[in-house]
Amino acid sequence: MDNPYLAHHKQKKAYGSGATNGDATSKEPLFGFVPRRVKGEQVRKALDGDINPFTKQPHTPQYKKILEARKKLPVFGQMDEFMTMFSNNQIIVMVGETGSGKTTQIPQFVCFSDLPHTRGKMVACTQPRRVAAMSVAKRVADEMDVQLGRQVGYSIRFEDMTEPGTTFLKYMTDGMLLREAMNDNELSRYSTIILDEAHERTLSTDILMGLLKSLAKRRSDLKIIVMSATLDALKFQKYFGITGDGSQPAPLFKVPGRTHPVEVFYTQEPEPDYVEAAIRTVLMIHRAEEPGDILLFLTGEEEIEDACKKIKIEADDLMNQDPDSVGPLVCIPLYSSLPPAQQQRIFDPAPSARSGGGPPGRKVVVSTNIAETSLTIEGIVYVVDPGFSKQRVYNPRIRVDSLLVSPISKASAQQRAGRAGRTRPGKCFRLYTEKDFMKELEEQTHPEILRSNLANTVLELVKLGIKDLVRFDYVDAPAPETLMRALELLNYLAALDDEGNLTPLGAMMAEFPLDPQLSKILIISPEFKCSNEILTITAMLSVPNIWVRPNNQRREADAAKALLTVPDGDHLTLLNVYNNYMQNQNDKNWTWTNYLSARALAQADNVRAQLLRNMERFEIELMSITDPRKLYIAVRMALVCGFFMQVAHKEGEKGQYLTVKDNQVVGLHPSCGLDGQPEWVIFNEFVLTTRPYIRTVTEIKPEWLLEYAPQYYDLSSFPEGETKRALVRVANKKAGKFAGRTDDGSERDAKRRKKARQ
DNA sequence: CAGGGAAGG
Repeated sequence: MDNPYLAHHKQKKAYGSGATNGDATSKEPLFGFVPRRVKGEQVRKALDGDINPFTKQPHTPQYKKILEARKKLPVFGQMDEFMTMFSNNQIIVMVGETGSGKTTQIPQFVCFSDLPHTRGKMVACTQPRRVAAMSVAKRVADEMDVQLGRQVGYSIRFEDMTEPGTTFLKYMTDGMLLREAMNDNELSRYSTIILDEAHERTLSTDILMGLLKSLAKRRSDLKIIVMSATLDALKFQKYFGITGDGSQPAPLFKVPGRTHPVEVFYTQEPEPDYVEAAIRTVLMIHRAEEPGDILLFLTGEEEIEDACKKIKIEADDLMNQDPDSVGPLVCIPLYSSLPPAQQQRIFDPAPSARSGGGPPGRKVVVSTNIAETSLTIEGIVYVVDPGFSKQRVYNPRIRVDSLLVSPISKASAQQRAGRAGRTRPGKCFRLYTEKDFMKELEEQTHPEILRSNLANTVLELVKLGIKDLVRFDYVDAPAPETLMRALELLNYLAALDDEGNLTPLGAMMAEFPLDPQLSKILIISPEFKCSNEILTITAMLSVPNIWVRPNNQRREADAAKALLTVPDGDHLTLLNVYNNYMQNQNDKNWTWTNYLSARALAQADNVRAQLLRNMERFEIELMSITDPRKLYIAVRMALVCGFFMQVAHKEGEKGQYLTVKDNQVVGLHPSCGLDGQPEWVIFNEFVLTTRPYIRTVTEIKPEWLLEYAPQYYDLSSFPEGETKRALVRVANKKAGKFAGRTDDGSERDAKRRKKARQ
């Protein structure tokens, strides 16, 4: 017997075997179930019974109705195969295409086999997105005929919809499971963990795969199911195989999907202007194809709004020229920063025909990648795919994150095409040649772990007890330089000591749902007596852009922003906006009249409350200073304690800045509200758009750098240049003030450093 | 002088 879990349980009594009543199955539907040796036949019998096996209550009438629908799902027909494979293996890779029912059914099958409720354990199923975790949990609670939040629940940031001791099937975001792992490295609450949508390769899922692979060796009682799309299955099978070299891959459980066929068309020649080609294709479909809605993928907000306008104009022209054969068309933009009410418009029905017998109307949704995985629009029959999306790229050498319009992968193109076949057979128009599809497109989109700044992830890994980050068994290992950059930052922030061990400060930082620079300033902020303000600023920096700037009201929006701007720095402006927002909470129009995003501000308030709870847990005092001038200085000093590596120094008079040490030439972002061009600034972000910019910028004093980050600003090892000369002048001036003293202040610095690390 | 793909804690 390979699996010690099975060996262990072989002797175990079957569930309910102590019952004396021979007719036990009617009252005890799980009678005779041996954990993890349960057969499909037993499950089907229990499902068809009148008593809910998990609550012992009689089934409600709608239960049977839902059950009949479940029986038609492809995965249901393979229950026996699944139950056997689950019994015989610790790790399974599963592929199930759209419509197979894997996300709702597999976790239920596992519950029948694991019987987690009898063993004080849970079955977890992770999702990359919150909405998915919530909606699937609701669906499964209905299917199992239980109340959501009791036997079946979900756990996402800001909402734990579970009942300890009762919940045994928990849907959750991958990020939440990772958080749990930080405090319980063995994930001992779970008997089985299912990673769903693993092919999306989110940062959290990737880290979880590494953790679970090694955890499986320590916890022979833990079972793991990795669910993915077909293309990635072999990679995961090899990764989770017993030998590691792929010679004994993990077993594969495969279920066909249930979608309609999609016919794919390519262009004969490459299209030089994909936006123009996309508009042309949409109009061609509108003119010549059968009724049915269109989904067009573009890369960003501006491109989408622009395309919508052009399509609308041209479609109206077509209709006016030829009202007998061309119907009305509505064009609906879709991207994440749209207010929810506007996002809802994608579900509106297509416009009706203009006249009784006239041609029917058509709906065109012009969307970013959000419609590729996160949002599903029913009724789409035509997909137009120009083959591009914006993708995050991280350059560890210069520590810059940027968004680049890049060709999508084959997997992504396939996913896009599939969006046309959800309700009936569809067509996908790819605006590139078949040859380019075959030869130029990558198989898979590069996983996030290869494209991101890993500062936060590395801190999490260290907190998870991973000692050797370079040799951690990643599915795809990040560039060593990216890891080094992250370790370096964490060491300078005093989250890790020189040996790479977690410091008490680092352990606390890891508990905050923030980037390390932000958790650092939040934790040390009481030293500057301004933790109340730093709390607000960290929350504001954790949410999407709060500024609304409609194309036709730019001047008005800029004027409104100017009224809220604090000239000392954008961080203080954020603080000011939040405070004003809170003071005007009774005025429902306040955000609107001030060109601010009500959604982002509400989010900031929510994040702030969560961070405050964390602060209370660690007894970090909430403090403030009444004198606004002193307060602003204190806030800027505290900011330096986290952002001393994100400093730029003005060079010359042309408004050019050089980033410290990396010597990148950058400009202040046009959104920056600073009064003039101060010599020294910290910045929150370095963005590469038309030019390199620094965004969310605050003026600082160079003395603060020497004082609060002496390790980083050790002038003896500082790269030569104008920045260093300026710092030396500051250091000399500072030393001059203490003329007559024998020491150079280093002892004082050491004390302060020690204090800052606490 | 000019601008944020999607997602997570």
